[in-house]
Amino acid sequence: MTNPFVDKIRGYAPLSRDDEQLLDDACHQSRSLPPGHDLIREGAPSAVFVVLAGWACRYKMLPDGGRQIIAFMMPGDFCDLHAGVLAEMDHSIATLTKARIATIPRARMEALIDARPSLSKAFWWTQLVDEGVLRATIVSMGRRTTMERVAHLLCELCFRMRNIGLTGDGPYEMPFSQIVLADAVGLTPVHTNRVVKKLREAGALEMRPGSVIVSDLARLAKIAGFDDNYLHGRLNHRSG
Amino acid sequence: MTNPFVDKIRGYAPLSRDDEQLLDDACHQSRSLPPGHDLIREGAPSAVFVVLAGWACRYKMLPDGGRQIIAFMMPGDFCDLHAGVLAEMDHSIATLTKARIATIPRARMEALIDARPSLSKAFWWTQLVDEGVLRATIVSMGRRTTMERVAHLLCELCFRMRNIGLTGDGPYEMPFSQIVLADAVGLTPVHTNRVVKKLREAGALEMRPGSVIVSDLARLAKIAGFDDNYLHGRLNHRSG
DNA sequence: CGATCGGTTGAGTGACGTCAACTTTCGTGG
DNA sequence: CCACGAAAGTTGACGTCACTCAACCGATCG
Repeated sequence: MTNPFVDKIRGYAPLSRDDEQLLDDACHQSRSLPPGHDLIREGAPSAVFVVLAGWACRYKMLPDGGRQIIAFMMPGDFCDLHAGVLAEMDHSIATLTKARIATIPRARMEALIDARPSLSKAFWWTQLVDEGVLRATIVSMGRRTTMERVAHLLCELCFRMRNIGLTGDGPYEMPFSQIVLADAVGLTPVHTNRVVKKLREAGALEMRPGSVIVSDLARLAKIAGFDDNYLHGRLNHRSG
Repeated sequence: MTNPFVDKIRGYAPLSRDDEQLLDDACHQSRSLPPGHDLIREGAPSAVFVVLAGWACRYKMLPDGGRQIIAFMMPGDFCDLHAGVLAEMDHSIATLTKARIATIPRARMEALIDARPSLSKAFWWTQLVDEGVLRATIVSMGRRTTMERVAHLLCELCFRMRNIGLTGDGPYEMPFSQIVLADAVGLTPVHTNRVVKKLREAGALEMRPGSVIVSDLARLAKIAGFDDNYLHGRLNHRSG
């Protein structure tokens, strides 16, 4: 019964048996959802969503119908310590694949934070890491070529997958379409396709309808100029 | 002797006299710095920087010499709860104008957080707001036209200036060059200049060498499609 | 008074978006 | 088992937007 949420938090702070139990219990109310399901303004009016299995993303729709994906979420990631704290939600969250999502009522989360300083700090740190990811995204969008940009995003996702043990060192399969990829890198699907084609010809990727497969991460990282330090993969206090 | 840092934190949590005193004391060690001065890896090996006066920014240099500005900082903003926490700094921080910067040793910050839950929460919340700003930046870079993008950034800065009482409703003068602006929106200085020209012709801006002046914020906001909700301007518990 | 830095403008190029057609895959129902 | 339709992917032609290169202007500062 391994809970990816607990695993993630354990990566940021030594947890007592009690702490782990509390975290795991908090996830007991979970649902299985289809791809493309919107989470926000759902269930309890202000709750924290935790991805237990599958993929999700934060995104924003624009008046002209365009969509920008702001961040990807994979098992262990949690959606929001905000919703409750800050009045309005300026973006949405949706599943990208079939996913299992836990909903933790805001009050329960508050209680956890107040009762357990170690958890509170761990949450805080995950937040800092997320912020680092957002900063890296901004750099990519502002100053990298489209090829570097796509490669950089895929690299990041590969490293994150590996960090949480979703995959080994083997090929990394990401279960989303080129359209999703396009929405994330800020390009049109057509042009994204052309970039992906070049990456494939460079031997870094393979494709299957509905998923991207990174077959040669080292090559991809070289193309992207990728440096994983900002992900702070695993901090040093992994307690045994 | 009003301290913008204290003012900002007070915006996020009711502070006792004691709290305010603690915060203010923490800023007592401050320096005046010239424009373009790099802060990171400076002073104490891991410290928190607080902007007391002037402007600063986070930025990242790329191998090809390009620079991406990731975030602007104005009085009251603080630079880093990270530096110490997460091992490596993946970007830099620099002054944009002559600025007064306080340096709070990491240990002292830790002590404050541990001793005062109310401060801890307030810090956390400022972090959430900062994250919202980063998300908005990503949306701009990915899906807005260059004109909207420049306008959106300037709008954001105007609102933030007003929120902290840096200016009234009057014209908003931002003391940086078009080059800085270009580094922030991810365009070349030349093209930024052309965009700025159009905004000027639209009657939203004026320019002076070394600064941008927003003379008609409403017009600019309309061009940008700007909605300030993500800034969470002032939360509701401003204690008297 | 010259040097430097920011700003301004023009001409030419390349990258990315748009539009449109066509293919492949997959799921569904006859 | 096959037929169909929907959704993803692929490719080409073409237009526009943003970059590059280059020249020049205007302030400010030593």
